[in-house]
Amino acid sequence: MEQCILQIALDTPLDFCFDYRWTGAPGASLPLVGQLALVPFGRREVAGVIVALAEKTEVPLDKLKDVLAVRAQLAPLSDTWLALCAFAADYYQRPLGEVMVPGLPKNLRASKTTSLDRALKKLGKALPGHDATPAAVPILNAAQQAAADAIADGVGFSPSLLYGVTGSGKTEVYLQAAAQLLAQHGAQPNPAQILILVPEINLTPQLEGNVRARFPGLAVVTLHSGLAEGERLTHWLAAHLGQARIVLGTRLAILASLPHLRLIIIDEEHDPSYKQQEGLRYSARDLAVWRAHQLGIPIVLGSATPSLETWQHAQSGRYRKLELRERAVKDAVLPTVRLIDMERDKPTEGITSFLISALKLRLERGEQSLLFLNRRGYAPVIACDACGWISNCTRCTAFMVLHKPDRRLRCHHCGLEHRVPRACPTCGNIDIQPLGRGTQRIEESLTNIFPEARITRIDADSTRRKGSAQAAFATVHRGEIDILIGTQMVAKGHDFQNLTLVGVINPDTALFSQDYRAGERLFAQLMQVAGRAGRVARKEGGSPSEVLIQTRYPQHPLYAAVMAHDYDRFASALLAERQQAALPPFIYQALLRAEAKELKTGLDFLQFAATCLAHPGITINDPIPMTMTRVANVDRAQLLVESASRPALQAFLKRWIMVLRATKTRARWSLEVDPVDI
DNA sequence: AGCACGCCGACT
DNA sequence: GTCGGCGTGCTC
Repeated sequence: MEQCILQIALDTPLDFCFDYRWTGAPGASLPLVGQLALVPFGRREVAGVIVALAEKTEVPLDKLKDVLAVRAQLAPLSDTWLALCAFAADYYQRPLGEVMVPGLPKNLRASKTTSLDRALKKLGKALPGHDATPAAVPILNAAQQAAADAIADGVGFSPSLLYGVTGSGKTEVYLQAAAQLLAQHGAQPNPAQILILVPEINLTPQLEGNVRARFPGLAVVTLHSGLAEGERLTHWLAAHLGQARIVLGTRLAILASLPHLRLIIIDEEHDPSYKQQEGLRYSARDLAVWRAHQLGIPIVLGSATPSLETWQHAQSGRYRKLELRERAVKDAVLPTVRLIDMERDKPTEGITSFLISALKLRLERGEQSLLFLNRRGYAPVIACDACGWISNCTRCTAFMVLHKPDRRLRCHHCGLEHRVPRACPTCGNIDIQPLGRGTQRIEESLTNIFPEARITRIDADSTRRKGSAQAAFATVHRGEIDILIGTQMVAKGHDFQNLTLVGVINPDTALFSQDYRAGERLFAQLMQVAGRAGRVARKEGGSPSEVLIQTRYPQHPLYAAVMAHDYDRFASALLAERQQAALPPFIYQALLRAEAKELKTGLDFLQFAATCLAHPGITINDPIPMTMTRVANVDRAQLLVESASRPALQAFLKRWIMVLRATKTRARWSLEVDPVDI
């Protein structure tokens, strides 16, 4: 009888692996590291990854259980994949199993093996190849060609920032670099794989089509949270088996098994959706860079408004900066950006007269307009003039937002909702007023101003149903809409051919935010939404597309930079500020959060955490309640830890978290490394 | 995290 | 008299 001990990583918060006994028939081959195993765990059966084989164990024999099954039909996960997970677990201070297991398709982890066997059989026959009509390969301009060559010719780990405004043809550079690389490494037995990460796959639907059309006959698969379990499994397996040559995915795809990965592309690398905001709070962009380094392969980070982290690396020469200065689309020009001073042109119903005339002009010309407002609902709060009552959420430190079409008040943080009261709940006054404006109210105003215009709104509320966002975008593309109103959902991805006006309703709040990254994000968002208009040049004789920003602070340097389309100067100024203020990317941060029914419970825990360990080279700030203290009846507080040295911070966190795990508290707490929302 | 066991309030 | 609230403890 063959027998051994398997050390298995399981998805549990416990920060160690679990030992199991494996017994095979005489002569049976031993399990391999990287294979999946099904094991009994408490009262449950769970799947884990075999991370080591051992001859003996510290675990008392009466506790040791037998492995139920090893998924021997599946090729083991590679050492490099295991090392990637080990790095992520270590860096983000999470258990190994929590990194490895949840990203594996559910059907792979199931106790029944039917889905797996079926999928393997399907993949064994033929690849999910495709017969897309091959697309013509566009001719690159000089800068594009130089960039594509530089990427594909990169030797070893060669990170590049592909920096170019919307319409400068970044996608074309990705595709040609990919084509060159596939040609170089296309030979059997290990044809190259390429990973392309995008922020949100549903918002870039045309990219998948473009990729397929450009690589006919090659297996292209997607990996994102919207896949059905069956698809998820076949796509993941195709990647794992090396059959998928191009994997197009969202952040979760960075943890996919890609044995022959030769190039990583991160589109819109600055996008906040690359940061996972729950569970394992990883940055897919940072892990991608690590992975490229580990494998010694090129990686491209593309953006018109790079994150300051990436920009800093490009400035210092750690990343090569590949710049696309011209717009690749023929005759394209950047949109003209203008500010509307709301102090001088007082808005009625939230819209200034200047913006109204601009909309009117577009309606007359039969062109489309887009109004951007990052606030959904009708009004962010309703209030009573008589007694001062406001629509606070009873469970959160937040207002209940008025949603007029369904006559309801809704909390956007805990989901609480109820009917709009007829009268003030405290004084009975009938006259309760909505304050401020959201997309619904702007839509209503516009309908009053332009009764004949075809107006539609795209935001999280109007697109609840699956596929309704796609349908709404399609009506805009078909020219059935004159004015589109939307939140940041409309800022990404879509190119509207006949759109010549973008109005930004009220972006000022981000100028004075507590969050030092708010300016950076606003700049990126404005550039991105401006790009919706600037895609196509106005017909001959026409003026270029226009972006009109309503603001009370027309002197603000951020707007000056937006008007000049000058990210360079803006980023340099921000970097200088960050350096001066000792903020990232010049220092490194971690955030300890605590939440409990009572605020004091959390603060006490954080206070203990702040003092429980010596910390040379580490700055521990005071514990503070979060700005939005209460969410869903839970009070939250946080403690920011900083250091000028990443290794020093890492070493401290490692010791710190061990002490914290051993601490008895009623607070629920979590540690986030490199937090983005502070 | 799950999932049990384990003691105290409002209900078929 | 039971269903179920969440406190506490364990998972190879």
